[in-house]
Amino acid sequence: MATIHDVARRARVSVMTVSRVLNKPDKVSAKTIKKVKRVMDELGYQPSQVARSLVKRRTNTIGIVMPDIKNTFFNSWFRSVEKYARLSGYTTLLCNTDEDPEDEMKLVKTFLAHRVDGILIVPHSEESVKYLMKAKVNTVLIDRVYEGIDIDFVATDHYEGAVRLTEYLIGSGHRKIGVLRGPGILFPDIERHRGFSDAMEKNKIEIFSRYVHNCEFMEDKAFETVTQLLQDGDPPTAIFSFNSLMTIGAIKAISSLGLRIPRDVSLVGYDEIPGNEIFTPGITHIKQPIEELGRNATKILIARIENPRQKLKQNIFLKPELVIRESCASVA
Amino acid sequence: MATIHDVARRARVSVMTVSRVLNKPDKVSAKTIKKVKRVMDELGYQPSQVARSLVKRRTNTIGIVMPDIKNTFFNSWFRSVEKYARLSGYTTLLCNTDEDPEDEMKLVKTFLAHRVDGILIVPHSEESVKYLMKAKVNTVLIDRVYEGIDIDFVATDHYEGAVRLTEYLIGSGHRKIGVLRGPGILFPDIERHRGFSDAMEKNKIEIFSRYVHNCEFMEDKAFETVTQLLQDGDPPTAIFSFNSLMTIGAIKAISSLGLRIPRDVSLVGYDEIPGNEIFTPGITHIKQPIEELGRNATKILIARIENPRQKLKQNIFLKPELVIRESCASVA
DNA sequence: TTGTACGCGTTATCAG
DNA sequence: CTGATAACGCGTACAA
Repeated sequence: MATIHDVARRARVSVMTVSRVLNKPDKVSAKTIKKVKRVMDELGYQPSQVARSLVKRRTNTIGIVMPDIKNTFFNSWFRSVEKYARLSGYTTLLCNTDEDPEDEMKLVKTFLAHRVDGILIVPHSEESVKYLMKAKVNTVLIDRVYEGIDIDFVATDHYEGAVRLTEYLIGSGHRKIGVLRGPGILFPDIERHRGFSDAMEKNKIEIFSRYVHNCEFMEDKAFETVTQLLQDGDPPTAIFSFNSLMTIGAIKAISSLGLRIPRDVSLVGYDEIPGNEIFTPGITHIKQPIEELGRNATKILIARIENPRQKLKQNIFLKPELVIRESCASVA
Repeated sequence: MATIHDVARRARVSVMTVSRVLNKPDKVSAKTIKKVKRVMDELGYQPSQVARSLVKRRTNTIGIVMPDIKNTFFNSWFRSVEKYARLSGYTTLLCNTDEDPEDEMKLVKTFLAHRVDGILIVPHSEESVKYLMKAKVNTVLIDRVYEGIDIDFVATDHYEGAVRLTEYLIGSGHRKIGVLRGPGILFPDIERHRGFSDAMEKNKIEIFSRYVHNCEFMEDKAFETVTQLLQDGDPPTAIFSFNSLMTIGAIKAISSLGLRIPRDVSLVGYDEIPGNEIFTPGITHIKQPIEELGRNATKILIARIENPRQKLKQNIFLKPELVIRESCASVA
């Protein structure tokens, strides 16, 4: 690939002039610009970002660490991030962790080695977040945040979403509510559970611990749990799932028992499952403002990259939306 | 961020020794290695890939250009690519084109500016492919390939998939088959249509042009078309959709007319629609070997990067799989 | 086993 | 408006 020297030689100007044509065209005569540009075209010249990065100490790249690109929620989010990043002149490095903390740590280090200007991360382990803070890298946390930590983050208000979904169930007359939750380590899980509990207490409804299960956010665990729950003597009349994978597991379990939603049991959950708009019954769910989540995160990160002295960290909670479909029955 | 000089100074060795600890540890005494490594840890030192890239003329990055990360087919594919790339020590730059040829061209140029070692592209325009060939960049085309062009590619055998799906319909007694296709520009579209036509001819079944429609691979166009088709005097008994978006459009149209699959009309299509495993009826479809598509493409690209003199290009067609579900009825 | 000098492709600085 | 020179952080060749 042609270098700036090739261009300079062929255009019979100095290397500096070529550089200026690219970066400070107003300091170069129109005639020279034209001549140089023609040569650049002839040679298919592209200025080397790597050389440029070395001297400018900026790579114009953003590293993105996420747990699973196959998850609809995350890939939609990435799509919006990539769009805004590109509009601002940044290219995105993307890696999957598959929820593996070791991979996550390695990836973070790889990104630092590539000298990305900033990192957007949907973290799994607190360790990598701490590492990033210590290394003083521009970082924005997404979705899974740690409160009381001095770092930018953008997330949905998981607590409020859970409250609204729970109150919706209660409003439909449900008292016995099964909960499919995670292990209680990640922020969204904790917050959603807190929202559920508070809503139940506020309405003076007893929470039975036998209805609340840790399904690790996984489809097969949810399948087992729901199969159990519904075969027990006193089954819940409604099930609240904390993510879309577990919702799918629940649907499969219900259907394999020969039961129907919402006739035999109601089902609501966090996030929309794929295909929800085509099939019946549509599942009532909490919709997170994904596009906004991406736009805000990118904007905050780029602002910090371009203005590093700004000390105050931004902590943004976006409002979730309750989308009512046909998966919840009224009970007496 | 600490540089190799900082490490050298603090460890009281020369810069070269530090470099060797990283790249040729066998040429350094165990004691020195230990000392240097400790300092690297203390400083959180990560060798600069950008400086390293400049001298090695290799960035250890792969650029990926794809039309839409939200499409299940593409994001599953990316997931597999990223995995294999990472295992081989490469980091991925990912950008979305949203099927915009101008964006695609810009992205390709951006990647070249970043001096990626190679490019994986699901191309929309032939222009960007030609540009890459002229620039002699290591490139592997995915899914949408141009035959008779001297470049590596990996794709599914679209022709055979269409033949099998069509023969399956014919075997179930269908004669009047509606086809939702694209504009006839992209390779998969052309090949699938050729497969459909050949299968019909081979079985001596007349193809009615009023049953074959260009829906631009878009959901809403498919919706309109299917609505029309089924309201006409002599509607098809089965519909063959060329991608999952159009399949979704067809499902919505059928359901909005109050009809049922497969009782009133059969529906089959290329690629699995999201949620297909949970809902009834499952749609009979052609499944592409996505994981293999990613693994092969990545392997070929990396082989070419690491062994550029290999002249012969690899053109790989993978076999698709027919997945039979419940969306196709037998007719007399 | 360890160190010195140079170059990778670009921009900043200073001089003309 | 244009050009010469140094520097960015690292690896290679050669020397010690």
